[in-house]
Amino acid sequence: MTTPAQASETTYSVLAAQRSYLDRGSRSTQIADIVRTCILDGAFKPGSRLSEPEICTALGVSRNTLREAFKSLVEERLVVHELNRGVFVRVPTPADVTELYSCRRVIECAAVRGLDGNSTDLDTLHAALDDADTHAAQQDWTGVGNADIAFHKSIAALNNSTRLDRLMNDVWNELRLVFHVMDDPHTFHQPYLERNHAIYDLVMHGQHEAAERMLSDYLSDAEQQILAAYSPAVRT
Amino acid sequence: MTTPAQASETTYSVLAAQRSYLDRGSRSTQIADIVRTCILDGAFKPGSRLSEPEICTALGVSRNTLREAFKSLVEERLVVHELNRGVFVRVPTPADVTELYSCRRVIECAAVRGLDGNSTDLDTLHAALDDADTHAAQQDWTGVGNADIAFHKSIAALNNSTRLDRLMNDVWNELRLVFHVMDDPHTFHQPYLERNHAIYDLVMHGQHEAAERMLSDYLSDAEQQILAAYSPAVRT
DNA sequence: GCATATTTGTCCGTATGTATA
DNA sequence: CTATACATACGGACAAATATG
Repeated sequence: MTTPAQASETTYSVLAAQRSYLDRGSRSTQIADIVRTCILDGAFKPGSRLSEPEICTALGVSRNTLREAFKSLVEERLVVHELNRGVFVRVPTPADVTELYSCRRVIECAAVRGLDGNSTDLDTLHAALDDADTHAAQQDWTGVGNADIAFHKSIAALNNSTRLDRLMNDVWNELRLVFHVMDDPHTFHQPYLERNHAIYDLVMHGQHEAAERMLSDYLSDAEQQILAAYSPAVRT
Repeated sequence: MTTPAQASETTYSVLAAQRSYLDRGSRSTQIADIVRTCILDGAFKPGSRLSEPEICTALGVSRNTLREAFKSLVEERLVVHELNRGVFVRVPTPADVTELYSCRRVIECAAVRGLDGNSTDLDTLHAALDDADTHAAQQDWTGVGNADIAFHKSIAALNNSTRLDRLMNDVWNELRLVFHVMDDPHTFHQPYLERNHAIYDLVMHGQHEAAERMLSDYLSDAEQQILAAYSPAVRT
C-alpha cells in the first residue's frame, strides 16, 4: 500500500503542466482548480503537506493568492488547515467513509423515492450506463469507475437541488481521496455495474420502492467492501 | 418592507461592537465570524455591497485577511462574489426558497424514517420544544423562532452525519436571509409550534411513517407561506 | 533543553485592470 | 470620454510559531 509521504521538491513539477489553464476566472479560483485536480488525481497524496513557498514558485503566484485558493479547498474538505503548521491533504478515516455513505444513502434514496410518473430526466442515467458498458468492454476500469460515479451523481441530481448536487460532488471528491488510500481501487466499481442496470430497470418500470431497496443494499455492500479494504495511514 | 440598500458609511459602526471577539482562532476566521453574524442579524441587508476598504478600517485588518474571510462566506452562499465588482450580501430568489425546502424535505424526512427503536437522541428534540413553549408564553417570537430552528436542526442531526449537519446549517443561514427580506417574519414560526409537538409525539410512539407524512406536509405549508409573503428585491 | 532555521500569519505599499459616475 | 473609485494581484516586511540540529 502507498503510505502518505511528505511531498518532495520534485513533486511540484506536476503543477507546471497545469499552468496552461491560467486564462479564465479569478486567479485564486484558477489556482484552487489546479491544486484540486492534483489532489484528486493522486499527484498530491493524502497526508502530505502542501508547502506554500514551493507551490507559489511552481505556479508563479503570490502567497496571498495561494492562501485564498486554500480557503476553498478547506471548505471542500479536501485539505485540512492546522494553525501555524500549514495545510495537509486530508486522510479520510473509516468514520468518514461511514458518513460519506450515509450521505449517499440519504440523498440517492430520496431521489428514487421522489420520482413521479414523468420520467424525462432519466436519459442521463441511461447514457452513463452505456458509457460504463463501453469502457468495461475495453477493460478500462478507471473509465468504468468514472461512469459509475456519473450514474450515481445523476441519480442524486433527480432531487433537482443544486445544493444537494454540490454536497454530492464534495462527497465524491472525498471518496476519490479514499480510493487513493486503498490498495487496489482499479476494479472496485466493476462488479456493481449490473446492479446499476437492475436499479435503472426498476426505476424505468416505476417500481420505486424496489429500486430504493436495491440501491440501499448496493450502498451498504460498497461501504462494507471499502471499509474492509481500507487501511488508513495513521496521522492523528 | 425593507428594500435592500447600499450599506452606508455609518452602517459599519456595528462592526466595532464585535471587535471584542478578536481573541480566538485565526484572524481570517474571526473576521468571517464577525461579518457572518452581522449578515445573519440583518445589520448587513441582502443586496448591499460589502466594501473592502471600509470594513478593513472598521475592523482594523488588512485587505488580504478580509479577502480570505470573504472566501468562506462565498462558500456558505451568504454572499456572492462578482468579479472585479466586489462581494454582495446574497438576495435569495423564490427558486432558492423552493430548493432550500427541497433540502429540508430530503434530509429531515430521511432522519425520521431512518429511526429504529432505540430513541436515545430524542432528548434534544424535547428540550427544543420546551424552549419554544417557554418563549411562546413570554410572547418572545424571535425566541420561538430560534427554538423552532433548533428543533428541526435536531431532527436533521438524527442522520448522524456532520456533512448533512453542515449543509443544514448553511440552509438555515440562507433561510435567515430570506426572513430578512420578508415583510414580517417575527411571528412566522409560532403557528407551527403545535405541529412540532404532534410530530414529536408520533416519533416517540414509533409511528415513523405518519411522522414523516406530517413533517412533509409541514414543510410544504411553510414553503408556500414563505413564497406567498416573499417579495424579493430585484437585483439581477 | 536550547539555539537556530524554516514556515506560517499578518500587514503594508503599489501597480494594473475594471466598472461606474 | 474622461475621471474616479475600487477590486485584483504582486512583492516585501516583520512577528510568532514550529521544526530541526
